[in-house]
Amino acid sequence: MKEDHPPLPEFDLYGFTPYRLAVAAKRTSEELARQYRDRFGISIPEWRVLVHLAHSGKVSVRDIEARVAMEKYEVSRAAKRLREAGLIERKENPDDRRLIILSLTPAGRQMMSDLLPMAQAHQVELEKRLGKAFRQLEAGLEELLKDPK
Amino acid sequence: MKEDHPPLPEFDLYGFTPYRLAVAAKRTSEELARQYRDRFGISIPEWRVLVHLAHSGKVSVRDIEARVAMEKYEVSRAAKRLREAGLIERKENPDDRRLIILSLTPAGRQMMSDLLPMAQAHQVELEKRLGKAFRQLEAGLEELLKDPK
DNA sequence: ACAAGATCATTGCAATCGCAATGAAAAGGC
DNA sequence: GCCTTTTCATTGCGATTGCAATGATCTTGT
Repeated sequence: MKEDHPPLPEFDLYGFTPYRLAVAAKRTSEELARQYRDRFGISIPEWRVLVHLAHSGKVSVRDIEARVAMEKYEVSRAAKRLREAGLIERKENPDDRRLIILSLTPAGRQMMSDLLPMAQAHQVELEKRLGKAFRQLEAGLEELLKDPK
Repeated sequence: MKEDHPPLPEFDLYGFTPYRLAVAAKRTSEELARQYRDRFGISIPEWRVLVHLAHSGKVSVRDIEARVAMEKYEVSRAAKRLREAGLIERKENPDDRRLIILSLTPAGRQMMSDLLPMAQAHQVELEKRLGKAFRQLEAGLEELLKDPK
């Protein structure tokens, strides 16, 4: 009753870089994401939009899509939820009425003034924990993220 | 009409390691994932289950969950789809009837014998493209993934 | 000036996801 | 032995996602 198969090619998932990166990404974002979900009720896509607005002031969906590695429908829906939560507002761009202008409301700014230091602290702690491996990781990521393709 | 706000804390999303890892993970898995989605109709969770089965033979949902960074409901649902596609099969474990035994069917083995070399080639190309940055990346990931927390 | 094409944002719909609850079986306490 | 607790796998349900389609506006070519 023993089954006998031609052997499959060797392949080690734990050494597969896309897998390792996915696990690493999940690990590093998980804890912080849980914090801002529990305390502020926002998701990762929403967080990205907020950070971009905090940094860049008034921008369109298109701007965010281009710079924050999100599809535009993700941005659109995140923005919708944030608008409903009163954290951002949208206006039409009078120069090009296809575009919208998203910006933080005072409530949104207030929230970000709490949230950004939390994120910053998380980053500092991560760097501390990794020690010199952090710089190696960054060097690798730099090269990987360099060219668009 | 100029608005004047207290400045928000400085924070650069593009330098935020969890964000960078998420983008890197997406980039590196995207192309391959599209290939095996288009050609074989399987998703990333399904791929992970298949790889684990190709490597480990007969295992339970619990085994996979523990080793492949998936929640058990993901494994369970991925396994369900794979079963419906005829790629894996499940049996009861007679020693512990809570457990199930998942294994590849001949069709599943056949598919993996095509898929694994594709993944392997992808890995080789990635290493080549990154050059010495690859080893730095790996050193960083190694440290990051080391301890469970 | 106007038609054809491109760009921007949103949305319908089906598939997938995450959480919590369930059911079924085994292990542990006394 | 029996009752409680733990472990394993699945599933109901609401939320989220991805894709493709839509509507609105602008740009381009002639």
